[in-house]
Amino acid sequence: MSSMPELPEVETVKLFLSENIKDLKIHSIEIFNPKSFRGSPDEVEGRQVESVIRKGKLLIINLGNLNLMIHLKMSGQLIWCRKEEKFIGGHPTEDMFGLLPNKSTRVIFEFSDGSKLFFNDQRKFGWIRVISNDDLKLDSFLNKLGPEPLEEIFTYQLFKTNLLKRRKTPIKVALLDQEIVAGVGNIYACEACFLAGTDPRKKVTDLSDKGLQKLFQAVRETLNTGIKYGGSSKTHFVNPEEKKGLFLEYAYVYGRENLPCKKCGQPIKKIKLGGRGTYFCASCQVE
DNA sequence: TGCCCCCTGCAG
DNA sequence: CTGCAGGGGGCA
Repeated sequence: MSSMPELPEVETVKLFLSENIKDLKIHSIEIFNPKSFRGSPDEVEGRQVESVIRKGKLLIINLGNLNLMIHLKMSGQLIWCRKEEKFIGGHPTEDMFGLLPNKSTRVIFEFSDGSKLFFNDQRKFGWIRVISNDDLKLDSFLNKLGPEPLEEIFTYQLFKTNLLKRRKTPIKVALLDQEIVAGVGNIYACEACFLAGTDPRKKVTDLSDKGLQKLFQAVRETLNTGIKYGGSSKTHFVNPEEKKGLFLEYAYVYGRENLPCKKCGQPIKKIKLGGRGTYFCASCQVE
């Protein structure tokens, strides 16, 4: 099982796939859950993978004039496998250790070299969509995405300007807004606030310029650290080789309710902000 | 800007 | 049993 959420996890998958499935030809597609795949499989069968890119939490596999747009939402995973012995036939209703497909397999891509890409998604929130290059340019979800936080376009000025569109929103909730910055989700928003010493409950307009600058750096730092450790595996994220990400072992606050703060020793608190679990240290995060 | 919803499974 | 989980769309 695995799940697939924020920028570092999607980046981890992107890095692996661009290394391993580039130039492979899609031989066939098997769909177990129709809602997980929008578009006609016929259109993409026979096409070759030209490139794999990431935009925020979106993964885009380019097949020439067409693309596979993939959002893994809360529980999606992409597993690539060329070992025949891992495959079993049919669609099992029970997980069999180490074998694919499993109970949560929704779509299987088979490449002409015999390797397979499994789209597993326990909660069925994720989707794969076939989209042409022209439609990709017009896609509203893509066009609404804010700046990529690890690229040059993401400047402090832009960060601040975008944040100020949500003046009265708690800062941690604002960080989750994909129109402000692309790719930050619940784990890394909590971590960024900790690194910057920011109280996640504070409204955007109540932060000082200095505090916002620290947060700007903290967002990039925590995302880079996430990528460095191959993402977070809270319950089940794995990369396409089914290896877990190690980031949460190094996390300061996320998932650490009541455990001592790694900086000051005070117990980490858990509250709810914007409907999402939020972890923070009340004595370190006061700015 | 704040709920409810899409689902499944697991911990308490 | 209830509540909760890396996301985000649609609806007041």
